[in-house]
Amino acid sequence: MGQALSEAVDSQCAHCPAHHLAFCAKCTPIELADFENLKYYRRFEPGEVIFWLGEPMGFVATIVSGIATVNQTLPDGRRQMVGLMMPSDFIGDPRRDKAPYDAISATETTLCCIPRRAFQEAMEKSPRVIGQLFEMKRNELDAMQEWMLLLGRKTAREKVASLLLLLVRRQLCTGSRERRGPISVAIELSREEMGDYLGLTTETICRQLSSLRQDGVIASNGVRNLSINSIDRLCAEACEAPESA
Amino acid sequence: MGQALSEAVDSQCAHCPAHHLAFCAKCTPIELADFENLKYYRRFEPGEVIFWLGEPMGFVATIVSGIATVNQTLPDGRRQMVGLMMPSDFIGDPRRDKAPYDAISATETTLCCIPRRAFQEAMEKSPRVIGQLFEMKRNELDAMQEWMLLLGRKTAREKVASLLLLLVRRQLCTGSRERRGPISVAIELSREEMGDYLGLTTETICRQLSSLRQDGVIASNGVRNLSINSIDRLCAEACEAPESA
DNA sequence: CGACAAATTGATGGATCTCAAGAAGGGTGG
DNA sequence: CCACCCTTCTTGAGATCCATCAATTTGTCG
Repeated sequence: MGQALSEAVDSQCAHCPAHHLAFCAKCTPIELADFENLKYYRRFEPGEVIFWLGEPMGFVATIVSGIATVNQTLPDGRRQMVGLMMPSDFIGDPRRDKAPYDAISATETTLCCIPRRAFQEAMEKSPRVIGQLFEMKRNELDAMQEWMLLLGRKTAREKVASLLLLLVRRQLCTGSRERRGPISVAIELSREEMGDYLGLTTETICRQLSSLRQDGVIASNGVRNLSINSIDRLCAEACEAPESA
Repeated sequence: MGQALSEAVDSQCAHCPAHHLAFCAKCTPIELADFENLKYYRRFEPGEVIFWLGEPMGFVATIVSGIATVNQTLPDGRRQMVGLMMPSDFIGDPRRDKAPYDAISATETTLCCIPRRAFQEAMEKSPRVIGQLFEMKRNELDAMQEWMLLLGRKTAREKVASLLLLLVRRQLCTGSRERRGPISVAIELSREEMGDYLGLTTETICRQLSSLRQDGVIASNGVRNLSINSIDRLCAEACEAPESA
């Protein structure tokens, strides 16, 4: 309950699981200490809204743990996910005072928040932060290009396989688990969220999952946990190049 | 035919139609002179390839005039446009030695090219260039989010209307023409390119254009030139907010 | 004018959405 | 701990939208 000593607080960023990939990855110790003083943690429940479209955006944030989604909607309610943010990803736009989209916590999520104006000033003084943010935006843009190819040209089955592949790869990166044999994947998105990611309805998601199950590509360990029988097979179904390593 | 004096060359950037929105918009005169010395113009014919996917990328470039498209393809040839680049837009990735996509000239296009390695060095020394590129990437990302909403959730008719609206708006920005009455729009993309932008086939593009024509939303002045009878009507068809100004 | 590419229109089939009902899972209170 | 409820997931039947295949027309460039 008592506030930690500044040395202890300072060490937190270095121990942060998101630090080495986040905007602050290349900061000097001094810059890091500045952010230390500005930052505060916030926790969101599944389904909780982080930003509403058009709402004043008081802070920007790095995801420390959990998953958040960024969504665009049409006036009649049709919704498309346009960002799937994972730990170390950056949410919010330092130069904009109103959120240009909805951001929603998909799982239980912890954010490392920094007041927007303060962040903007700090950012503009630090080429390391700008450089890292630029690099991160570049990666995001690359991912979006593949995502657009998926949305525009892939079939429902290919879309579902692609999303599963994304989730598997993420888990392989994080958990560094054995490649041989069936791989168990925790699906941290609801069927509806999967549909919003892929531009499909929940019913189509279900049907394609059932079909992949019937064809032996995946197996089911409960509704939010699947096993992948063959990654290479899944790659083929997703119309993507097989795993390299 | 003779090479211009360095003063005259130096003045070219300042007179460049793309300058005020391009990466070099905020450069100091000295920085600008550096780029002056590095740059060379290159002209591409309609349909000519600027970069192939995977090809060594020797230069980065700003579009001076014309339109270029950036495309992703699946192994079986299905193609999705993921970038529609207009004058002042930036093509290529300074930090990457191989092109991560195909870039194709859609019209007759003039590029202001700069050798990639030299650009990378210049960029990393100049916060003004990084800042402007960051800003441009941010805008590109915003546009891509709306594009993804279109790809994932809009109907064919809405997609076609949205693309027409994009082209109209672009022309209104550039040409600053009267808002009242029918607006004539030059369509600088083939039906196939429109299909690649929208994730549709050329046949569907044709049918939707015919349908919009029959319903009086647009009229035809030849195959590559349409008039928009009502911008507000077109906005409604595109499922977008009406023109504000 | 003639040849070729691009655009248009028609007919058909298939993929995905919509509407609807039932099953499974998760949480709450008795 | 079990029964109940409510949400989420799953499956089915039918309708709709868009892709495919094919034929014709229009436009462009020698």
